[in-house]
Amino acid sequence: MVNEEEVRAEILDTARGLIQQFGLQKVTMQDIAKATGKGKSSLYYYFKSKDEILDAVVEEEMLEVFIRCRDAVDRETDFGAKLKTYIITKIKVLEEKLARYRFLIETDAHYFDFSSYFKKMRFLYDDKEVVLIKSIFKRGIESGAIRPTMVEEENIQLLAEIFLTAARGLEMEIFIQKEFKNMKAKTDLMLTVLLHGLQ
Amino acid sequence: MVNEEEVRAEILDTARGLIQQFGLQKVTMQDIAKATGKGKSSLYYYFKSKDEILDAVVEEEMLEVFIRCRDAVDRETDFGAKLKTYIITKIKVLEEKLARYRFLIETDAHYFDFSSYFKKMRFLYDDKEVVLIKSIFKRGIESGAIRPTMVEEENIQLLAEIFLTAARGLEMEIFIQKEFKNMKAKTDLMLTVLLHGLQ
DNA sequence: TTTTCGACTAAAAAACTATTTTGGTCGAAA
DNA sequence: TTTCGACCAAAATAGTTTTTTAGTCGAAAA
Repeated sequence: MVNEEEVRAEILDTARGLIQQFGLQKVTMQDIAKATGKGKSSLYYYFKSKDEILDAVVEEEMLEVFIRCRDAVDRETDFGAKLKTYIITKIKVLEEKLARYRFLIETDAHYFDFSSYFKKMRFLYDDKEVVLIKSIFKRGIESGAIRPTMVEEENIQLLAEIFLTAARGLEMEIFIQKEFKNMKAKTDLMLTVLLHGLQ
Repeated sequence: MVNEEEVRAEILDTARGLIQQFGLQKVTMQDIAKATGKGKSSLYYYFKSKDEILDAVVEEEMLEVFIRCRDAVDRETDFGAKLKTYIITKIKVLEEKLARYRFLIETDAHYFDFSSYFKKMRFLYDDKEVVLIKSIFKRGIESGAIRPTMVEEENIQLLAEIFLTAARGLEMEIFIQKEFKNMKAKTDLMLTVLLHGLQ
């Protein structure tokens, strides 16, 4: 009981390292056990299945993306700067992750099973993201960056969703092609239009 | 030479039907030959490989999406209405296609190979789309719907790309989840903000 | 000349079997 | 409370044979 959480974290860290090296489906419970210096059965004391470990690792990665975006946004004070920082930071962090996993995403494409895995993971933090963006917009209204008449209370939810939808369009382009060159200019103009449109 | 194009079109139509029934990878040249009432070898008189047939079928589908969007846009006169119609029509047509191919996208997910196939096909008509949207924006400037100072000539390209990026964010949401309910409201608000932002 | 097709081949897919690996359980031990 | 070896059914893998498939070619229709 002293360090159950620590052991869990250690197992997840080990699993994450192995996954980055060999790929999601290539890592076995034996591998993880050996790498943690434990017996295979011991892993089942902390996790009730292999999938639970794998999902936890992916979830940790998604959480880190969210946390880093939230922290970056918190560091900004200006309304527009917050929105811009959110997009830029998310793209930057996603690119980091992508670089680390790229080879196995390409090779394990079959196993990775986009349509189902993407759906599950991509929207894991969807709600949290909406809440974060909504809070930014609310502050924007208070600070006068948005004309209150432009957006009623009920529309803030929709507005936040739209912002995220457009941002995901950008992220997707990063994901399938990789030209980061236009991204900066696109992001700037997108925000310019948005901010002006809310005035 | 009399009807080479007709025969090609007939083969492609037959292939498309078979693909919709059985899936991309399940259709053989024999199947296509039998369904067209020709010998298998004859197909190679019109197409130099199976891939050429498959690619042509997919390209035809993509072309139809583009054509129907373009025609729908042409039918509108108002600047904002053109943009809205573009998004709505594209989503509607994509949903039609999706319904027709959904079962085989789900079952053949492995073969379908998103990352590569999507990349190739998704952006086949990217340039044409940009040209179309640019022409709408240019007319918008002429008609006064857009303040000319807001968008310089060189920025129209970027603006069109941004519009398409955001629109693809919407399309993607349709693709992975299927709630069409919010889509209408989202599209409306997105266009409201955009149009107001360009004034 | 233009178009069709049967016969053919090399390569790939499928089917089948035997073998090994893997995820997961359980009871005992530390 | 935590660890682990022994164990099992299911799944993955490897290896082999058989079948199917994409594509070629030359001859024969049209």
